[in-house]
Amino acid sequence: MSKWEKVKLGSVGQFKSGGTPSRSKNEYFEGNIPWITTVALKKTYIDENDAMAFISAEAIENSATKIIAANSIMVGTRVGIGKVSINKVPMCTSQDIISIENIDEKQLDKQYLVHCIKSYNCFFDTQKRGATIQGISSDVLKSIDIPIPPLKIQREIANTLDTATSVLVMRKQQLADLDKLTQSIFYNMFGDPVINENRWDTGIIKDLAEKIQYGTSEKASVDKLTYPIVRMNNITYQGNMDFSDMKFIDLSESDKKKYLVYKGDLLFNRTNSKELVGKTAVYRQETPMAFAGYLIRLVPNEKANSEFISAYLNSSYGKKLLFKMAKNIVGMANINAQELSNIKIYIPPIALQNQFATIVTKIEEQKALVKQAIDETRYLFDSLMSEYFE
DNA sequence: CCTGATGCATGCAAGTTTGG
DNA sequence: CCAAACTTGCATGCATCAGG
Repeated sequence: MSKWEKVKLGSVGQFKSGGTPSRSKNEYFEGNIPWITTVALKKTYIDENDAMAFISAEAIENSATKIIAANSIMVGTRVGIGKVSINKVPMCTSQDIISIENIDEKQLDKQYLVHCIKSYNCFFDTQKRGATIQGISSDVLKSIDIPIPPLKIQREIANTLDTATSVLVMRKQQLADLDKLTQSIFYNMFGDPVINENRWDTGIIKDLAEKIQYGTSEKASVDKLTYPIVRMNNITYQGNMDFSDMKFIDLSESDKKKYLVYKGDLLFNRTNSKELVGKTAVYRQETPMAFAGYLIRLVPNEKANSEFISAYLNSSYGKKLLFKMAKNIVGMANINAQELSNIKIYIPPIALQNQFATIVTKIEEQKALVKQAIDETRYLFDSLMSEYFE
């Protein structure tokens, strides 16, 4: 699309930076002017509902922040580099956002411009500077080229990319719905853990376990050694596993027995911040991996299926229970193996648990399909971006 | 071997200085 | 004088260690 005339972003409007009023003055944050940080820049259009705080006129007088007129382009330049939104109402921003006011709508469609700026994210990534917190300078932002096709074509491009984006959002929603489905099937099959209306036998987690053991405290390495090692960040709060960031470890013959986790085992995060202690997930991979010392591995006995225990601990009841149990020491919280073993649980017949596990497996298959669709949509989106802007 | 403590890295926000 | 750059300090999450 290089056939179109290009202008520098710096020339399309007036650039303004933001600021953060001092937090030590409470009265600065008792006003009615919306104020945002880059966290709010997560969708194309934002308004007062996305405000992180409401500040007073006095705060504007006494800090670097300033009012940005409605319908300006807001770009994240430090934390959250390259996030772009349009503000529907006048608002103020932190110093990590640069805003562009007074864009000529007869020349440039704003939604088009949002996508166009976003297409420079890889470039921004190469331009960021700073030791601990990286950011790009306003000069970098002003320097990027904006192709200017006729307005009609700009709108077409924006619409196509918006559609792709909304498909992506929809698919992500599907994924979230599938997660909820597991929980609601759990409730339907087994009933409320508090009431136990089905009068299942009750017991403690220990009754359902053949083995409960800690993982290795061996230092993990980024080099590709024999075994990938599951660490606490590989278990999500929702009760799934995420293997996108792995480290590796070697295991001696004797350690393999102790420190390998197999398909169908349950993993439990015993140490973390208070909110995250007790993250639980079923290990569903065919090939075994090692697991770290702040995780506990539970091998179910003939009375239980891990999928059932996991869904129990991941239910809102289970989450509350674990949160209450976690012992808070300086910064970190703990639930040790003993305490995990003694958690009360109802024990439905194993046949029913297995039936539940089968359904969970089906749902997981669906999730895998949706994830694949998400990857494909993302690929489509990226190729559209490069077609339009490169 | 089990467990809690501790140290380290990173993220985040605000204060302070610099330079056009 | 203002915006940008640099500096500092605190919070959180993560990883490892050492004593019982």
